[in-house]
Amino acid sequence: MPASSTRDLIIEKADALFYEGGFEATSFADIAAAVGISRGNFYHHFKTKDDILDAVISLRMERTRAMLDGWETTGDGPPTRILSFIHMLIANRTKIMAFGCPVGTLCSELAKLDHAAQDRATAIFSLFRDWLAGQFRALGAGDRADGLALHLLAWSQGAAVMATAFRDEAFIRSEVAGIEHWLTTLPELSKPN
Amino acid sequence: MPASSTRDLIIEKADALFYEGGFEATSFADIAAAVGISRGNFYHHFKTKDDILDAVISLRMERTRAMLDGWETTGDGPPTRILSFIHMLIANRTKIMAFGCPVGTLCSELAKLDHAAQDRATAIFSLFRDWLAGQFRALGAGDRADGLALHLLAWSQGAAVMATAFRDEAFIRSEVAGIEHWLTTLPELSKPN
DNA sequence: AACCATCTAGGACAACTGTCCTAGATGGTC
DNA sequence: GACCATCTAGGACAGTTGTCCTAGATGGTT
Repeated sequence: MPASSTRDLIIEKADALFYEGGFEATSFADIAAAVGISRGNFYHHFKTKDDILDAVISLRMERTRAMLDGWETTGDGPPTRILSFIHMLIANRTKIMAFGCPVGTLCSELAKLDHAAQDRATAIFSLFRDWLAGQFRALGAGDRADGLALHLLAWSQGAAVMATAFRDEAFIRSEVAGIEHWLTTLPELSKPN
Repeated sequence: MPASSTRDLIIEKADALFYEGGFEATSFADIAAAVGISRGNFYHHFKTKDDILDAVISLRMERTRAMLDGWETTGDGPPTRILSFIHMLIANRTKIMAFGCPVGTLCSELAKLDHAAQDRATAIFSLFRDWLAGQFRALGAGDRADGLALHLLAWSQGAAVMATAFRDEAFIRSEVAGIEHWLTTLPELSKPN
């Protein structure tokens, strides 16, 4: 194990706790207990709670980038890649119904807290936004690409919020089906795969 | 002024603070300071913080009901009524960009806190959901009415989340335009007004 | 004037918050 | 074996949290 394994573990556990319980509601003590270290030891790795948040956001960005890169390097074309994005809703449905979307809920919470890390959280959204726009552009959407990306992002966010509120798995599936149908109606996507 | 005016003022200020800062992050002291009373006096009106949340949710439900009733009793038909709902996004755009949708963000926060009032918060969504379904049903949507209502609700929630994250007013307007166009494509809504 | 429910301020309370310090354990390098 | 940076535990710190108590002010009813 590398020297920073404890540090990595803290970030890992904090990531989960921030997602499942919220940033504000998660205390230093909660994270320390989850990791199994003392609160004092904590301070050696992170000076402030905001430092942990920064590290968690960085981790999420890395992972998001890796996931998007992974979708990029398959043999599939843009339409299938876009479907990979959408199907996250189904793959993560249980957690989404319990805690919402990790990105959307974090952005909303930080907005209310008027937190300095707001923009860094939004940058995770930008990762998806730019990637999706790239896919639409590859399909010849031109200037409409970014708008389509933003719309698709919003659609999935709406599905996540409502699925959380109503704990409705069937709704997630029907929204995913709706998105899939919407994709086929786009002039850019009239050709298969 | 009625005897309960202090109590009402507490609920009023708590409503705003819960919206703008979140439930968890708003303290008794914050509310007391906003109202201009001592923390001790507070206890006379509400025993626990959850009691205040309950009262705030009740207030929001009353106001939502009143708003929906107001739209119902105009001379307009269901299509125009549905537009009234959608145009809330534009009317409240400044607050939405800063704090998100009051209903959606509360439901998301309470879900993470695993709070007992989750269902009561979701009930506000149900108010909109049932009302919208009623409008679609009046247009002859039949069994599809509830699904259309849920979809419209999700769409507006997605628009709110993204508008908050990116502080993008133009995006709100383009999503509203998208919704308006979507409405005209529904077979039930092919006739004007 | 006596009484009473209602309201108010101020502060007590233990528990917890994020932050920080100190003393010691650990393990690799000379 | 001596040394040193890295890591760890435990606890101190002041401030805040939600909750609760007490004593007094208020204002209407007998």
